[in-house]
Amino acid sequence: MDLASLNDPQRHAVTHRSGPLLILAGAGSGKTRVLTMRIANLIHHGVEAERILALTFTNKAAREMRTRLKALLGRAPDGLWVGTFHAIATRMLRPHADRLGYRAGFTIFDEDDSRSIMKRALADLDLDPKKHQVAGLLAAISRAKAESRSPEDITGKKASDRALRMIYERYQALSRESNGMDFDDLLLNLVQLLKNDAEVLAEWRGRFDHVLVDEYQDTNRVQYELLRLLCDGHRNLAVVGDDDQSIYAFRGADVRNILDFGRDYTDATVVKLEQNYRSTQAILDVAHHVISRNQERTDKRLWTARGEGRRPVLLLSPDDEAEAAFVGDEILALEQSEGWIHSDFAILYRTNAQSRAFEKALMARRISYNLVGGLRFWDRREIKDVVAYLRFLANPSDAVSFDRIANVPKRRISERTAQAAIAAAADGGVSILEACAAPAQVQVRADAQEALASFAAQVGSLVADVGKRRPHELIQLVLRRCNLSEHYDDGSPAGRNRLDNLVELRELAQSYERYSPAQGLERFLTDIALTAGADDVDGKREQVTLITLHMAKGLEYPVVFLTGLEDKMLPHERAFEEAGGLDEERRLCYVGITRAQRRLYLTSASVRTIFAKTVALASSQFLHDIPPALLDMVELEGHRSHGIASRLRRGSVEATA
DNA sequence: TTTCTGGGCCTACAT
DNA sequence: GGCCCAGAAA
Repeated sequence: MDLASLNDPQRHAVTHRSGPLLILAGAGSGKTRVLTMRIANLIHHGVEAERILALTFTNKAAREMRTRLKALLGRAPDGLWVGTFHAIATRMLRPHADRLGYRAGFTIFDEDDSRSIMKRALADLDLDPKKHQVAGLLAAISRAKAESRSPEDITGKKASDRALRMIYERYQALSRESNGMDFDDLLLNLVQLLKNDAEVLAEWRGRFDHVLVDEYQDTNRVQYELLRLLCDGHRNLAVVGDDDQSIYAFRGADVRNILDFGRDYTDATVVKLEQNYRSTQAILDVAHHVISRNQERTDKRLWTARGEGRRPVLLLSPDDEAEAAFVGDEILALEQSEGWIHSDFAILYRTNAQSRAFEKALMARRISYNLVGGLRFWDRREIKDVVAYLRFLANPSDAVSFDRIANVPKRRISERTAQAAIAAAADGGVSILEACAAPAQVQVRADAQEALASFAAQVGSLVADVGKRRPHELIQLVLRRCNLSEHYDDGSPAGRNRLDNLVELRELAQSYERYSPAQGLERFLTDIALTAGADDVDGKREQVTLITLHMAKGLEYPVVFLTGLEDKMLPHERAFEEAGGLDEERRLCYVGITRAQRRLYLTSASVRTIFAKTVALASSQFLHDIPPALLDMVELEGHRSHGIASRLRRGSVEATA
């Protein structure tokens, strides 16, 4: 291993032997390299691979770590535990599901599933399921779980707190009844198991000698507790992160975890990685002026040996359409004059809705693009249907999946009948499949009972195949037995497309089996459930990337357009209401800027179409923090200055009234 | 039971 | 500007 290729702080982080270690890794400072070399170094010094645990937030990061380790070690790092928090937690939980009141083969619910459970919980409690309520309640429960709080920990006396507690309880009861856990449950249940079960705690605490965590600034309370539970024996915890890139507070991430690491572990070694290997100095200077306005941050400043580079461009345009047109034209111009290609460019924005204008502009110019984070493959209706079949086969108590497939294809099973079957199963203490097979107990008309029985006959016959067949064969069986191909193919191009997707699903299962041959249906379903949108972002050939700021974290592009720099867009309107909201938006802006390698464009519009209505916007307050001398300004005709342009022309950044 | 349509309402970011 | 839902119609 080539330790000489590292700079001093990097080498320090890699060779640190034992005890708590905090690596403050600025954007583009080579943290993945440090992390993987650190693991390789441990192995070199005799630590067994299977006694090392590395935790990430995305499968992509885990995969990359594995690949790089393989290159470093000259062989696959067999036995090493690398994975996302959720995947590792699932792996630790599965063998002990019974101790938590779940059965092996429990389903992992996605957000859609959670919504449908919430609706059922509200119906049970005779509450009005107004849509915003559902989303709000789910967010509140998710937040509670991220903070490691059970229903009984919601102790507020306000009516809203009492309601939340009741709904949270009901939601959990229904999930358990379906033998399923949502994303938050995976972590919370594991932590509670470790806290309450000395035997299991001893098992896992003795399992690893070294634990490493990537993106530590994104950890929440439960993840923090999990790390303490696992590491309090040996204290060999190495975390890598950047407080300046903490942008997931909305899902419970707590920057305090990284800011207070030194307080939690008073003997911690702290290493700062400040040399940047990605961007030009001109870009880093802009980034610095934006982020340094935040009060609560560790003190660091990125520098590069790459040279000054071109001054970033600030575009002031009249509206979102002109903004997008400028970006499209600029891409063509740069390709023409400087030889860049499509895949060198990324267009970054705060909200997914902003992608539309860019899609139009790029399409008009025949520039092909890759829209990241649109409708995922796994979110397509036909895919979710077939996956629901598989889930129901693996877990015939799964009410969410049953509800989804009961009448797909049409079996004359109404929503009311389906709910009655679910209720009968719960009352009788049997699985839903069993309830359908013996429908006399289900409180519906005779013809509906018959429909349930024939559903049970059709689906039940497949259950026997679960242990014997591989996932792709099961998919094929489901498609054939239930005539799903006919059901989806209505002769339209859209129908054709759905069939293609189903074929793709089967092929995907096949290649999965080739990749991990020993794994059965259960593991296949787990991996599907824990696959995130960010996992399949890759530089698609010859396409411009359209991506949100959140999804762009960790990525880099030669030319970056950071768009929608207006107050209420970035920073987002909602951020003004929450404590710390503006700091978080500023970090988001910082993340965007630091994605750029060679060229950076900051763009804003004075008028934007939101919800089909035209709204006037002031330029982003973040722009006011950048000294004008650092930027080249382009002001399009029709731009109505709300302050920034004239200030820039005067060369003053003081006035922010 | 299934399909169609109009109106309400939102939408931040996402493992 | 699109999604979801309620209510009507077949």
